Amino acid sequence: VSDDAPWPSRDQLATWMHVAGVIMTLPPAIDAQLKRYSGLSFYEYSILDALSRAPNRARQLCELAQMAYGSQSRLSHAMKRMEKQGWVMRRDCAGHARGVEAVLTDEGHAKLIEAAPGHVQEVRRLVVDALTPEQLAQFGEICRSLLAVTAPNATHLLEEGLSPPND
Amino acid sequence: VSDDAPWPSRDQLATWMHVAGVIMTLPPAIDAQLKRYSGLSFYEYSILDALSRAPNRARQLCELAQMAYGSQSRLSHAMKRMEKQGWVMRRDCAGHARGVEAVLTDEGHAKLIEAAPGHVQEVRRLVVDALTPEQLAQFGEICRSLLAVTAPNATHLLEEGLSPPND
DNA sequence: TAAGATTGATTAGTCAATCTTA
DNA sequence: TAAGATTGACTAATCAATCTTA
Repeated sequence: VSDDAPWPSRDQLATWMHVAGVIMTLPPAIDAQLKRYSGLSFYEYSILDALSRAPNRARQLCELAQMAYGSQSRLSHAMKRMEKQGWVMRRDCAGHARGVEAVLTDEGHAKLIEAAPGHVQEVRRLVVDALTPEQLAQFGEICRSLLAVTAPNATHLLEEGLSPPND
Repeated sequence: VSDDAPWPSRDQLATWMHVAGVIMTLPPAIDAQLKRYSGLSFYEYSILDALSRAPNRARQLCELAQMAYGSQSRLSHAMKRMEKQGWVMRRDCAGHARGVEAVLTDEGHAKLIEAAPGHVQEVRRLVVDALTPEQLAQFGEICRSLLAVTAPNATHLLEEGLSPPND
């Protein structure tokens, strides 16, 4: 342990233990609800959701991969599975380039509509209702700061992902 | 969408998008550093760390599984791998019961000592330094509240896990 | 009968290598 | 040459079933 890398204080350690607990347990909890009632992983749900908010329900893969916070390889594997389910399609990117677009099908949209209420309810139960309104607002700001470090490229795509879904 | 399950407001949605981003990116970032420099997953690191803080560097498996926030099955698979590396041993639980204890070996302890500085530095970079001291304190409290919902059984074990390591 | 632990099968994610096209 | 995308091999996690012993 050198001087330029001070060991964490007991308070910092306690904080990190709690943070670690949350990042170890919250994703599995979210996944479990989706898997159980809709047969979707949270990652797959995120794909469907991101597409439903996109113009024409289509996005280029490399962009979609960033919005879902995963690698291109991961997206490619997931697309294969989801295409087999009939939830998405792939087609050459309209305008230009060597790109490929993912498109949400009607079946995919129906799947999302079916899964959304239960998922939203679970997020409310696990996060929104577990915190005071003030804490919830703080949590949003904290995560915004963390994302600037862990996913700097995705930041500007996030507000785009907040568009209302195209019903 | 029924009345008893109101749709999230735009603010709540934005908050959740940021939270989701963090839980999708922070664990892989932590894992990547450990994997790259020490060949450990964060889960395996947590096992070694929990054992190093235990009396006699030993803990019963079912207890250890909770402290590492994973299922018994997951721990059992991990123990097999880590035993093969010589980092841990299994032995029948001393006092009573049909339990099995995990014990940290000297090699496992050395592995932990080797991995710790880089891991701690990464946690500081990704979390501690990314937030103001006030935010960090808020984050700890927020995660404490969330854990009460996502891992109610682990709460009382957490303070035990804060014991200083037995060097 | 149930807690504690293990096992094997299935599935998903990562990593490195490859392919295609501007 | 590099961005965008895909592939296959390897590794790890989940889930259900099983085993053991109080």
